[in-house]
Amino acid sequence: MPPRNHGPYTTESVDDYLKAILELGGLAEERVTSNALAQHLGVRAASVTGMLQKLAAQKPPFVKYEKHHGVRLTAAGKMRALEVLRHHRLLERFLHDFLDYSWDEVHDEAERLEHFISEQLEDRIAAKLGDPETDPHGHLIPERSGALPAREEVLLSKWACGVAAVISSVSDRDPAALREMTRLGLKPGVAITVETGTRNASLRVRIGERSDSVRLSQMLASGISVIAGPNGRARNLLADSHEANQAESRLP
Amino acid sequence: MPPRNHGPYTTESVDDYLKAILELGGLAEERVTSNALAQHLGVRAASVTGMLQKLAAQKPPFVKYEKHHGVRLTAAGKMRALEVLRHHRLLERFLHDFLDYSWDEVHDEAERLEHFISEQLEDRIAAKLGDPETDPHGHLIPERSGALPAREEVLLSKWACGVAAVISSVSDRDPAALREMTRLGLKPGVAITVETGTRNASLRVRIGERSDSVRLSQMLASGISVIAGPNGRARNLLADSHEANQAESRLP
DNA sequence: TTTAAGATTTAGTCATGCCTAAACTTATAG
DNA sequence: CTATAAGTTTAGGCATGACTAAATCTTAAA
Repeated sequence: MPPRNHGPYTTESVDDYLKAILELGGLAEERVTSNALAQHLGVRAASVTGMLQKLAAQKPPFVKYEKHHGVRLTAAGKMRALEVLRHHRLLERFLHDFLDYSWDEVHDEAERLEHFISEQLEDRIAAKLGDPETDPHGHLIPERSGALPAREEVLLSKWACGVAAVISSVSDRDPAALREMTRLGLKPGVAITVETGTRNASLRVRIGERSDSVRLSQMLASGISVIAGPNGRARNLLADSHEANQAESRLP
Repeated sequence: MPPRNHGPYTTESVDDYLKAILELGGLAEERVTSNALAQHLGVRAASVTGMLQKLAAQKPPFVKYEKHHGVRLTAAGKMRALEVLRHHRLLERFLHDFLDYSWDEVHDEAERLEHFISEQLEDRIAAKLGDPETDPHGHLIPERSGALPAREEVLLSKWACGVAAVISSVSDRDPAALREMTRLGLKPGVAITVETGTRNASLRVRIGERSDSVRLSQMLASGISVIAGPNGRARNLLADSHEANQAESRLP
């Protein structure tokens, strides 16, 4: 009987690294540093270096790695990362729509399962859901081909005062924040306008049909991404294109 | 940041070992030898010994282990094994009923996922299914409490000729065999009578409403468990209670 | 331009879970 | 009641993926 652990890397670790590189580097495939990855993954920088070298040594390589200058996903690596991201978001939508999970509960379960569902199960889930475009937090689900449309999202905390906006997605990382958003009626599709706000304190915003306005902590506002509002082609004034890219890059 | 791999055993390996011990030792908790486990798990006997020692050293221990005399599950080990078995069978039923998996496809997917679903997901799936009692192959699903009713199953290959029987469950291990059974109309709940048969060759059986009889290979017959038929309290003549226990023990 | 701070990589260690080979039990046949 | 076969355990390795500590490279400030 041959050894089992001489094969290629098949662990969830690889998935986690690729996903992290995608999340930090964005679709633009910017270079990502070891330190950033270490922080994101909750691992020491030395561990990251080791793994990056292994990922670069794969055939085909998953990343292009230059010492001291970070990594960038190769086509293969990007494809794999997008597959895992598709799994994650499909699972979130499935857990939410079919198994009565609330949107603050789906992330952890999906995070675990995303590594282990087969392509067949992925397809069946997608079919059952009618090939959904977004997860419950509003994030776009990559297609099977790996296609993932770009969207000019901007963090609410960087959106100009007085300009109509619509919530496009919210971060799925903080369950307590998600519950708070539920309480306030903040979810993808809801119109929102910032009335006053500073970068360091809280914002005063008008939500949906509401006639009164509400205080929103900076933290909560940083978990909300918006796009130009329903009243025509309003353009965001504060965010330059770099910031917009940053926001788009912050994949959940 | 503390090391992550100094904690208790949390791998799927442990689950696999416990499940294997339950499957081989049956509910009666007979002792299981290292060799049997090695064969069942597809690993070397030496590897089994190592793991058994670790399982016995856990606190609380999952197994009671005496060298050269095999292992037996402790209460804790049995509970854990039944949990995993519940996951497996619930997942099979779920994949089959909700995601259009055929009964020959469910095993592999469930085998992988059973280790990673949370208690919450287990509960939601069970609720969605209406707390089913069996998986698609007819095997009983343990309750959350760990309760698993005993059932006096006998392999069809050991059932007496001429005595009416009903298929109670079929092995889920061989997809090709399952497809063949589908073709023949063999599934849990179907009445079946052995007309002639030897232990080494094929059986001739009458299936359900059918007026003609069908040849059944010994291999196929060994994957089918039956209980006393619908026409009253027929008692199996060939199988002694030991063999009956063996059949019951052969958990999938 | 030099240098110190910060980021990054190397080197060496550890736990897990598998392997092979060899030693050692237990059981069964002569 | 041995002796040999079968089953089991020990001993020594290896791959993976984490860790720490120390060395090295980059960058930005003096």
